Amino acid sequence: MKWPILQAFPSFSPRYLRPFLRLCARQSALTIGKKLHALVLTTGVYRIRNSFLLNALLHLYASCGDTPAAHKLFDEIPPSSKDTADWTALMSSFSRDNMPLDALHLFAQMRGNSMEIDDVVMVCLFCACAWLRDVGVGSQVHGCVVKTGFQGRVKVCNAVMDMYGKCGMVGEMRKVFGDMKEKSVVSWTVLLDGVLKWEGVRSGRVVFDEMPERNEVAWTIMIVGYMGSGFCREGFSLLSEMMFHWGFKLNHVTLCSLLSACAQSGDVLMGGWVHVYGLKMMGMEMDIMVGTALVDMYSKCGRVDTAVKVFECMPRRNLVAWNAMLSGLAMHGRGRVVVEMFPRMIEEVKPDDLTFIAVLSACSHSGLVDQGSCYFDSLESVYGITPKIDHYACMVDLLGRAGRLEEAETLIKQMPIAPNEVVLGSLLGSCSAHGKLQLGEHALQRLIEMDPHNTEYHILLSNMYALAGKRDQANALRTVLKTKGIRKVPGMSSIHVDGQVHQFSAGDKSHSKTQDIYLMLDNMIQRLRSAGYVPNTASQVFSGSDGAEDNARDSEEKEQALFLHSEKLAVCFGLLSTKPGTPLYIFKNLRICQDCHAALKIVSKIYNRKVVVRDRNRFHYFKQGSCSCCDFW
DNA sequence: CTAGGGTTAG
Repeated sequence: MKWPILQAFPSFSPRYLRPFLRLCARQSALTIGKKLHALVLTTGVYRIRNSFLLNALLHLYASCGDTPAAHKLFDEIPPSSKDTADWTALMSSFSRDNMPLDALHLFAQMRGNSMEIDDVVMVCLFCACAWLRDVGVGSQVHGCVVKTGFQGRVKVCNAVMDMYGKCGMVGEMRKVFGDMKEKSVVSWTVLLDGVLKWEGVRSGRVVFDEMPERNEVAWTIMIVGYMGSGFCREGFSLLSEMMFHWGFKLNHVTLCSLLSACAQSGDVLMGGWVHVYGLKMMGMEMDIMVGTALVDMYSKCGRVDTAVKVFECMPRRNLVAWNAMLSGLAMHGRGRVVVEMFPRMIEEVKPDDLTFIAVLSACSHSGLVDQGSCYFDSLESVYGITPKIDHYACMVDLLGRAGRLEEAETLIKQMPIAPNEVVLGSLLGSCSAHGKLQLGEHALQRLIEMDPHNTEYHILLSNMYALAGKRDQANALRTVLKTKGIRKVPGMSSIHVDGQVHQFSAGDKSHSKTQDIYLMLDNMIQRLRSAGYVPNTASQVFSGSDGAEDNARDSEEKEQALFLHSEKLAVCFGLLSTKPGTPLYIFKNLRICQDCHAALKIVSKIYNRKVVVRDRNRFHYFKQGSCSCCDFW
């Protein structure tokens, strides 16, 4: 027994142990709680009956988030010694652990056992429905609330609102809010969150301004809302107001929320500011969660080396932290580093399925085919992880990129799970890159069955036909596309300059500096051409032609369309508005196209700039005429 | 002489 406080225990009787367990539950002190549990089992078994010790342990595990342990204890306690609070504890544990169906099932059992249903149970129930994103069940339950008379309780109504908000039914949410006689800050905050999510940042701001009272949660939600819509400057000024005018401090959760918003919007300026604040407030004692959020933020903002520094400075690292670091390195194409770090990781923590998605995609992005296959083979045998669809997708990607398409196809055939869009889409992409028409056609057929409205696949294949000189088939596909109507996600690129986000779509003329940007663009294309750039029209989606034949005018149109790609506009703006030599960081919602990739390589050389592009899949570092992905993406 | 369970930022 290493614990003096336990040695000093006057007696192991429930009378003394119970309050102690309660304290552990309140403080989430699971480690000490487990020791007490062991103590109960080893020394006091004969005294457990009717002592409420098991109930206290149930609450301990439930409030510490150890759902399996809570469930086990719940089953061990005889039904006659369980009351509503015990049932609720397990229910909320299920809800928080993203097991909403188990929570609903438990509720049904509660009713079957004629347990008393009070307002707290109802709150838990709506929480589970919110997680389920199932309005059907939710509104049914809402009907029950009205009947049973819980509609007067503020907290129950808050939970109902939250459910409607999470399910996207803003109208219902607003109605519940409007009908409430009493409203708390939480009611307003739930409303704010729902409105921001579904009606946008402007309507959200209206709610925020109407709030009679705001706590730090409301402020955080509003700031994150701004950041999520690209209004980084507004977010930052609101953060300063919150802290310097209203005197709010940032806690762990606030820090994590803000950092995740910075990661998403690519705002390293605010991210760095939050980092400094965290260091000042907590020094090196920043907890694992904040440390992990920092690693994630720096990685996603293109500063993977800073992410590594933060990671190495963390006093402790858990699985989540390791996963964040490895997937950060993976998206930067640092496959070798991932492979080097992995052995260190398994000395500290047990890897899970997410770890291997990071490791396999790192191998894929870096062309480490043999390494990747080796990890994949050891997944089940060494680490006891059943490969999921995403792992197969990584492998298909890995083999496909390397041109080993037959092996990729065999793997798909041998999979115990039916291939999904990611798997087949990756196969099609590789077929397109390596000109394997037949296999590509086959993959496309299956993809169309899965998602008839997605036209991206048609475009890939029609480009393949065109490249292979099969004009008839290419034209046939164009016709299909035309009749379906091209419903492509518009490509967007953004760039941060002076703390402000500038967003561009293809051919965008809405920016205040549009004239300068287009002058710069003409100039840039000229300089690119004289440096050997040839527009890659094959990678361009057909613009307007009927497909009769590609005349000169048509191909010129295609070239023009290429020049107007959003990332080119963003680069021009960046070149114009930053000092020579400043690296440019560009964020794109889709994958970067072949032509822009080739163009940016030359840009990095002739303008002597480092250009960093975050696309949907990974990062590209253009420097002195080459890209970190080695044209392997 | 029974505590214990619940809603908003992740």
